[in-house]
Amino acid sequence: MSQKPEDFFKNIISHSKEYGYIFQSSEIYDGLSAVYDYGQNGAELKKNIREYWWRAMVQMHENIVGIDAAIFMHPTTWKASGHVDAFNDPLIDNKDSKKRYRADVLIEEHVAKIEDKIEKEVEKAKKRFENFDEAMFRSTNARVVEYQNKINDINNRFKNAMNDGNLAEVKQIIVDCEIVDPVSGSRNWTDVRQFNLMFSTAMGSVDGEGSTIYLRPETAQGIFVNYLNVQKTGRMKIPFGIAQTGKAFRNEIVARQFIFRMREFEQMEMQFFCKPGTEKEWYEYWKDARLKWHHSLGLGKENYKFHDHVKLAFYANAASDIEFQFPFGFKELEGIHSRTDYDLKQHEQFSGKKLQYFDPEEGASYVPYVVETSVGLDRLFLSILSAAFKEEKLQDGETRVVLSLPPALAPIKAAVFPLVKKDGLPELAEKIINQLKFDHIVTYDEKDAVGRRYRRQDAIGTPYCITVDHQSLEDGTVTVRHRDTMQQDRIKIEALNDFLNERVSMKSLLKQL
RNA sequence: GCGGAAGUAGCUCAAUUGGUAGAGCUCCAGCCUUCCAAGCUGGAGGUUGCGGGUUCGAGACCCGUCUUCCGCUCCA
Repeated sequence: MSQKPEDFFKNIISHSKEYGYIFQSSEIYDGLSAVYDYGQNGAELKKNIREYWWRAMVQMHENIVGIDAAIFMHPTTWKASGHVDAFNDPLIDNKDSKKRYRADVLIEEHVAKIEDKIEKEVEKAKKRFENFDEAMFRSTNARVVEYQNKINDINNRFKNAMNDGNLAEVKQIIVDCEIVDPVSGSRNWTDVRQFNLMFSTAMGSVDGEGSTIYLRPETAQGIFVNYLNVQKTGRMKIPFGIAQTGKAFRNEIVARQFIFRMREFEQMEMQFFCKPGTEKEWYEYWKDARLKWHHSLGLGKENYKFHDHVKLAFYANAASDIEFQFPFGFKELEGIHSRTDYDLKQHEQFSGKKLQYFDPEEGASYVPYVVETSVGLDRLFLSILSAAFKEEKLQDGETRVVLSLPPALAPIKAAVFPLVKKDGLPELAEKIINQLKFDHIVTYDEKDAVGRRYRRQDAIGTPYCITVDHQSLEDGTVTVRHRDTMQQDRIKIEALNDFLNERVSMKSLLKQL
């Protein structure tokens, strides 16, 4: 990576488009911001990544099962999870400083300032009088009462404005309070706008009250609401896990950096239910297991690191991210969170259903604690693509662009070429295709010089190219050319399936875990 | 969302001060047959992102809009 990181990233983006990995959504209509489509090769790579994750989690763990919960969920789900209230912020910009603020925070800070003034009055009075009756002072002192009235007035107005969804009134409060931007010191504000994290739509053919449905902003809640169904029907014993992959939707304020932050994205999550008090052990176990999984891809251990959260979300008692060195720096790839019993307790409360587990060893019931692993499939895709993308300078001065994808994840496992388009070589190549296609996705190419065809496959990331030449007709062998080394082996045609199976299967990856 | 920059063929880019939209590569058909891309012949492909405006005339100037990039801002 001798060039500037931005250029490197740009090259990856244009390479992705040129070779059928990623297209911008609705491109012929000028595109849709922060939404991307996966092309013929991207869909394969993505599917393979998903499959490797699924096998590592579900197939390799007897106590983990997978589900596929719907994207639509009962609206109360999102009240219980906290998404409805916690991600509904009124935002305002200062036109001079270009800074954005949460309008409610600005007003709260203003109120806090007035409260400080009251406290100062109280402190002063305390020093002045011997037998100081603080409660009396607060309720009678003219200045304090005036301040307090102001606070009550502001709070009432704000409460009403938010309840009515009256954003103009929220702005008016900021104007009336003469709140200034702490950076620019100006009162030059934009209108207040509502920020909603969740996309909403209407269920049923008739619009109206109560029919608002959200597109899920995370897959986790589909697991939590099904936890008891799975536990009972699968006769699962704690500790056990439920895995799920699927689309999630978030209205990000700023969605950028290609597929790193999209409005529609795919998560791969596993919620691990364990006995209260054991959650830290499992948290450490999963941190370790997940890092190992990433390392097994062979993209360089130095590209991964943990970032432990210091400031924890209200529901968590431990949290860490696995970060990857993207072309634009170390960024979050996967989160491992110890979520306590927060989610299940919330759903108990909102649904009125008991979500407890009877532990025969304890002889008692409890709400399990949860350790979550949550990885972004699209981010994982980008991490693999950016680590695999290489612009090589060869010894003879030529350059080549190669995607050194892990063979098990590569969209196309092998390409078959006739060295020349005559003498029966194409026919033999077709026969080989027909022999291999039952095991793997393979492709055929007879156009242009063979070296050129090798380069084309390098750019797609195909790990093996099989070339049929005149010797093949005589002794039934072909050359197999390796993508990364460009070395060739001569192999019997009958041995090709075994050769490929051994090298492109996920088994070798799974064995490293 | 704010500020800055950009948008011309699938890709990379041209097009004097406003005066007929071009090239290379790619792609397709054919020729050639050579194990590490760019031989030969022919061909396809553009309402210059979109919509208005100024002008005799706009790829170029003005306004709006969409998208992308960079920097802010936000992110359980």
